[in-house]
Amino acid sequence: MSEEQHFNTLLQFFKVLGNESRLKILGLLANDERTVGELAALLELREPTVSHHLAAMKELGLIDVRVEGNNRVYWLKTQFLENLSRDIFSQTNLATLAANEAGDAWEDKVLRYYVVDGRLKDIPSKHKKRLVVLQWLCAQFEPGRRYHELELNERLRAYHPDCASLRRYMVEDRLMARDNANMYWRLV
Amino acid sequence: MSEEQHFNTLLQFFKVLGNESRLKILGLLANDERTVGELAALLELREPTVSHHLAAMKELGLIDVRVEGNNRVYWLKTQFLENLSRDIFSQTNLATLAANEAGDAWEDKVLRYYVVDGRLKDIPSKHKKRLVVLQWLCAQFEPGRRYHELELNERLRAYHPDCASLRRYMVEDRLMARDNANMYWRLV
DNA sequence: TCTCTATTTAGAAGATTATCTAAATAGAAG
DNA sequence: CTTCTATTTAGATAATCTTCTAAATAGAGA
Repeated sequence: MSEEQHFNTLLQFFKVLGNESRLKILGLLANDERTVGELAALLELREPTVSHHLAAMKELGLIDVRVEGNNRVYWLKTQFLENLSRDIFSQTNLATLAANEAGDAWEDKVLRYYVVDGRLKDIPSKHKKRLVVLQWLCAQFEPGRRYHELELNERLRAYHPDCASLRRYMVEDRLMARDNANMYWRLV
Repeated sequence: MSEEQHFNTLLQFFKVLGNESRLKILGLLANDERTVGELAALLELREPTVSHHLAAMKELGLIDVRVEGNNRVYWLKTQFLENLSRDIFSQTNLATLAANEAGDAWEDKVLRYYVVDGRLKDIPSKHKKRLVVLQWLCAQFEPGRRYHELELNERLRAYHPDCASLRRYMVEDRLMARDNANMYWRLV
């Protein structure tokens, strides 16, 4: 089962059981199989309402139905529950739930916000965000090449007027290094 | 924990996780603790929305929070999940979910429907319901006393015009017995 | 102290859901 | 064949939920 399918199965499962009437139905069917009419009387709901809930539970695979005369007898597929509880709640399976969301999404968002038309709208004051921006900035320079501070400032000014701060931050975060001759180069 | 509390905990649990955003948050926090802002960026939702979801998850006890400067770092209480999955899905626990609903509720409902102003609105054609009504009817007679068919009919007619059917059904279902002298008496 | 940042609270708009009544259906019973 | 019974389908209404914007709060940094 793909991660996305796993996510959706689980989501549907929680949605179906996250309802008072359906959770009661689950409890009733755990005790004994029941017809629609019996469930309606026990829950004090109308038959169409119960029928509607049963359809949702059946679609999920949680229950099944058997026809007896005019009655439809619904029963709990206990195997389904056992499988889910065993399978679902392990840490490793949980961790995959958000796979699509993780990764570079946040960094991308930060960059989209701060980099407008190839220039920095601002220097983020929060370190975590600033680091993202500085890493992007650093990547604009040639790896291995050495830049004199004057040239570096010139180039940084193309991104933001406060080139001195940018330069200092990049050194501070070990993205760039400098020697005694005021030469700078990329470390990452 | 009382049955009702158990039911409500479980219901809340399913409600909280039966939402796409919250289930994704669960997945993200299963990987790593996160601040509200990070979650908002990852999920592409506004901070207040995420904050709202986190509050629901925290109230349930599924996550907890730690303050770091201006940030609030949320993390998953994995213990909570493990306990739930182990505890909740056993057949015996499930069976107690509907305890409040079971019992006499259905019979009561049937009676409320058929008995109006102390008379029978109808004789149920479905055996299961008819039995409920007949048991109630039978209880209107003195236990131990013997009634002649004529007296019995007379009294039954006070409940429904078709006294003959009522009498036959009660014998058929072994609620009453009769002897060769057309005398009837309660069996239950 | 004053400002800035991350978060929460409040309140409103829009979507989804639960439930109902009325009508359709399919099978059972006469 | 007709009627009755249990259930489902359709459609409407009302409640609940999700999300948003705007404003309040509390702590950090300058």
